[in-house]
Amino acid sequence: MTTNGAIFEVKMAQASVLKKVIDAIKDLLGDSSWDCTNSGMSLQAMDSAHVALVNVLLRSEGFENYRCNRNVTLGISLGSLTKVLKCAGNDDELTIRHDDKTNVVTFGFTNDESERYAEFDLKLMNLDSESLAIPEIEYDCVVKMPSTEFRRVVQDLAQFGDSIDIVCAKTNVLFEATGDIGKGQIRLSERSSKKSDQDVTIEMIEPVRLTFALKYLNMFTKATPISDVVQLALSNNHPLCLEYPIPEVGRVRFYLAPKINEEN
Amino acid sequence: MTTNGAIFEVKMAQASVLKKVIDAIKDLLGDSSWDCTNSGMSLQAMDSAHVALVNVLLRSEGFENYRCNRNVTLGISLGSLTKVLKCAGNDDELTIRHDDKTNVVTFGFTNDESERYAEFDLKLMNLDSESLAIPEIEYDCVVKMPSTEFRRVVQDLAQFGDSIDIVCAKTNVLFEATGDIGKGQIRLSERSSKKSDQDVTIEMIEPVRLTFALKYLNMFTKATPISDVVQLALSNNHPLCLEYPIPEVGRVRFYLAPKINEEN
DNA sequence: GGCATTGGCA
DNA sequence: TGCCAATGCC
Repeated sequence: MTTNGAIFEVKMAQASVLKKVIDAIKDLLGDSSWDCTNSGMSLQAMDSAHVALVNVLLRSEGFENYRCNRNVTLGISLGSLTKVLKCAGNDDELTIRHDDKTNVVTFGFTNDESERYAEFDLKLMNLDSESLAIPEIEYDCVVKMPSTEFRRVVQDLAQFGDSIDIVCAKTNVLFEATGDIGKGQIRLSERSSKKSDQDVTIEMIEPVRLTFALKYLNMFTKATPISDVVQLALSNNHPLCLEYPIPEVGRVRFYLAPKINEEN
Repeated sequence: MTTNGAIFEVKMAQASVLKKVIDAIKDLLGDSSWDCTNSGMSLQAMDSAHVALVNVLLRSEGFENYRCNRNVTLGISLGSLTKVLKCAGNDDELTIRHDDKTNVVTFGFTNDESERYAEFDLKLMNLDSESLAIPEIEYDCVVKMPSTEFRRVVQDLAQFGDSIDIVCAKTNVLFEATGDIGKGQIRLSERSSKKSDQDVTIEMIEPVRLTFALKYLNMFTKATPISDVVQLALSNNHPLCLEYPIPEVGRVRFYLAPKINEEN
């Protein structure tokens, strides 16, 4: 448990935050390559089928303590990390530590009263880091809505087909799926209330109409527990960017290229 | 979403009512043929094994709005309808619409604040409509009891055998099942209290003793959520008529022919 | 806040 | 297929 020589040592107040993040991405990615710098930890990778892209950012300010003496990349199996995180109590504090003289990363869990300390060393993996620069474009439509409601839309329409059409206009967004048994349409209109996490807001520059594979959107909604709200950023002929803010800490983003509609 | 040309358009205040009805019958029937007239929607069909008969009536007065310009029969897959109804919120209003220039029926769900509108088109099926006239006979015994209590009787006795004997006398009714492990008997007597939905009442003209397959009764009790009370109408050598009233709206009836007891 | 039901996981 | 967790309803 010595910390001497550790070039990376951070403490997260709630292990459950990382738990939710890993739950959200482990079905898409087998392994993870975390870039650790002074400003935070981030991950970016294509899913195993090279269709979707996952981007996670955990800002250093979101941690209780954050120290990173030298930039380092930690290659971690998400399967192993999931096992480790299962050993954390929900309110446990989480310490992540790495000493570059070793090839392990250490996860430590402490509960509030520090009566229990659990520590797990995971072997690091050497992963090909595909550095994928994603241009931050201005999207034609940006929709914010409750994350559970988005999951609901995706799950409901998955009953009707493999693809979902998203048609966004100034004040409402239409989700549509067609299949053998019939057609399903769900229309949401802008709304606001006292509980702002229940709002639906739309910022539109240009209307969009895009088609996506429901299978992937469904996997993305595994991130629902991370945040009450989700943001869909859409542009014609561009990948969707689905963002779940990690409160106080950062975000998880999923990118998915639209299907090219045969009838277009 | 135009309603022009719709020859059938009705609005039900609670989608959950139809949900419960469909849940109650979908295990017995694969498809459903709904006769829609000015006075309501009704369905009548044998189960796939041609042993039991299901009859549903939804009276027009039970709807918020009801318009049926011309009698029409809607052939609907209950599997598909179940999928559609999964997409309804519990308190959603339900609109059912059909235009006879199309071969679809449209189910629309609106929540209270109408910020979300979901609409599903189901393809209609061409079903052989077996019109089965059921004579309304006067039954020898009519038993009313709490629906949950009837379900309990059926489930409890199903532990002991495949068949249930129902023996009804003037003031009490006996349910009995015999099997390898032994015999189970449950006797209910007439009773009444302030909460009349907890009453057991018996109207007897003639005592009856009948045997039924528990497997079917068990399936019928899927209708328990529809109503607090259930009515058993029994006559010697006649099918049982099990009726779950749909409050304010109509009823679901199940008919089941008695087993002929070998020892009789 | 507790209970029941449902969906996910083993 | 059975158990457990999470969610939605009362």
